[in-house]
Amino acid sequence: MKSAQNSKITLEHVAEMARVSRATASRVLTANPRVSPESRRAVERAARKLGYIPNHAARALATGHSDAVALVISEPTSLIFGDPFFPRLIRGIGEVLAARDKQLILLAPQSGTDMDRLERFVAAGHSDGVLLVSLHGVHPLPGRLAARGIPVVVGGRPAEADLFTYVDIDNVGGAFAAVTHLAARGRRSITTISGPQDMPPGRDRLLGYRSALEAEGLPLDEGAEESADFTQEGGERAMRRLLERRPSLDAVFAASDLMAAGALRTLAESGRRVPDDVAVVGYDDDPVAASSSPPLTSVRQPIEEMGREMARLLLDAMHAPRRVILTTELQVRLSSGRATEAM
Amino acid sequence: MKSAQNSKITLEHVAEMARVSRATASRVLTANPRVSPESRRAVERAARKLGYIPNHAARALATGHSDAVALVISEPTSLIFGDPFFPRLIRGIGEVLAARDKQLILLAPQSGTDMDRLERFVAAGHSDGVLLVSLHGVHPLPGRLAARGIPVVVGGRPAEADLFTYVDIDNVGGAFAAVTHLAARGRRSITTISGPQDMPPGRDRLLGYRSALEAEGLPLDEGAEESADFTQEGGERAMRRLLERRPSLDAVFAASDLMAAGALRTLAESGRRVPDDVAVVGYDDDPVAASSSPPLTSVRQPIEEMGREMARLLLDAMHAPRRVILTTELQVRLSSGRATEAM
DNA sequence: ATAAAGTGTGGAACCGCTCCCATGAAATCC
DNA sequence: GGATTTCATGGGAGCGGTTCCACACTTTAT
Repeated sequence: MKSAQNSKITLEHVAEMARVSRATASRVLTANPRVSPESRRAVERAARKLGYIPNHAARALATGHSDAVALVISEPTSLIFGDPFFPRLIRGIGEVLAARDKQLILLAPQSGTDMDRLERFVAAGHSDGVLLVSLHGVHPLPGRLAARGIPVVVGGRPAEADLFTYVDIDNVGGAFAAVTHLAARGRRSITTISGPQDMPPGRDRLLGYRSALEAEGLPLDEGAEESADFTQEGGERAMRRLLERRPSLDAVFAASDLMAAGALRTLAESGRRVPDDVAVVGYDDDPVAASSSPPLTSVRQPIEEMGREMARLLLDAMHAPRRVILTTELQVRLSSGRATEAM
Repeated sequence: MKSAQNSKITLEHVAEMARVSRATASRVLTANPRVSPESRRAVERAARKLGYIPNHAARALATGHSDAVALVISEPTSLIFGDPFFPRLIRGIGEVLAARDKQLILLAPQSGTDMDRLERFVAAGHSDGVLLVSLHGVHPLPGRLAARGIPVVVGGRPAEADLFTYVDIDNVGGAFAAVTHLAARGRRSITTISGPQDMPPGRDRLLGYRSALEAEGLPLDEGAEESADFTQEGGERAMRRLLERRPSLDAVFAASDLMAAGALRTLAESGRRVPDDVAVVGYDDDPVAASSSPPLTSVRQPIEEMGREMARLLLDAMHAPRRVILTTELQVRLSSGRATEAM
């Protein structure tokens, strides 16, 4: 019944056509140097002519590896597809992997069942290594994979940092730069809308805020700190509370652009002008940052680079746990002050 | 050097522990009925005890199939991750596939090179079938895959419709319902912002608009039609042109919510009240629809169901080309008229 | 009772590839 | 010039499953 169309061209056929043994043909296709130029050419011609494509399963079985890498995003699909973080990350990872001829497999476990399925998937040999992002809290997965001897690289500092190889972006430094920028523009009452304090990025950005104030000789003030959940609504509410407590504030550093956007709304409602009365700096350099009004000064994270670095790390995953910390870049726009203002 | 950790547990080990042959052990694990209850239990126990996980490559090599299905989205990653269409589609596909224990592999070819890579990937046996969405124009891929004997199901009617198995959503019907709804609310000068006319959905929604007018006995009027590119800005401009040509219009049907949102902006600028002066209906039931002001009446597409149907179709892909057309549903909100108005 | 059909099982071939090892020819050495 | 090394090559043994086939043993029909 089945269309015997181009019924499977195997290495055997190629070898036959090239008048060499299967072993020699295999050497040519695996770039083994011990082949005479004639044989090489003959095999290459035959392979091209027949449209030969090596059978993945057979190769994987013989070599013991699949030449594929899994990217595991443990986040609800709806979130994955809303956040510009992931396309950037994937682009970075994809670049490096493509150059090394590895296949990227995207996995988004949604449930505990999916997690188990995932472990079997990897253990069954589908992928040679795993890239893990947006882990929440202490997660069993990286440990279990590691126990099976499967290389894992985590994106973003995990809770048990010293156990795993990971790549992180310098959240403290990013926040520090943002707040220093505000201080340099002459702001003296700099408040912050921090992220959730049970997430490393949330904590680190608050730390960066504080140490920048200290470095600038500005007083630390608990009343100038308000935390929210990275959403716009959360930002609006937090800004309202800050205005109540510190009506004379002249700057806000928000730990995400969404929260910054919320802050902008609240500020507008309360009649404050941005940046004349209050300067605002966000975080992430989300597309919303450039299109908000006024355009938002923001901390840009090297997410593509993080992807690249994760992929690189995984590829030479035989090494002992390593870590890489990347630095951010401040995107200055109108929201933090007039362009003519002194730097 | 390599950690010989739990050095690969094979079927051989399981068989040994269960005191049966490898053949019998295999029968148990492939749900072959010709096994005695005792053997079955013994094998199951041994497998569990050893934490046995079948090697994928070996199984694929022996059976000739991989139990995986590729979803190919030929769209820039940035677009994929912006559009709520894809998570919904993936959810639908995932449901059906998970129930049948198939693995979903996401592929997003970005270039011609990627396309070639993709073909090799599938031909190499990584996946048993391909789901294809957002094809633009006449695309060589489905044909080439089909020529290799690989089952393909296309999402959205392809240009060469009768060659492939596909699932589509009834764009004509959706537009028809939207326009009928407007007419039922007493609107008489119903204009439309149509999508690009080189895309089937763009064309079909315009057709639906026209046939609804006809059905309602309203005159067709070329001046009441303006096409745009599915974006908000395009919608704004198109609305402006419509207002110039037909200042007395009392309704607009936009072929996407983004364009409808643009139309709302232009209408507000021109001082028209929605829905009192002009009723508006969009398409897609995008999240922006519910949060725009006023909330947008829109055509909701059964995207999850489309995913499910695509997966089902692929799974029994031995059949002759088939097609399935799904119907839409009108989401009535404020933009198309007061709730108290007569239906 | 004897033949026929049905059951559970193990041996072994096979899927398509890689790679170790033995072999013979050519190149290098003393 | 003979011994040794180098090199390309083919044979063949796996990799870890599935499945055909033959076999011994029951069960059922005649």
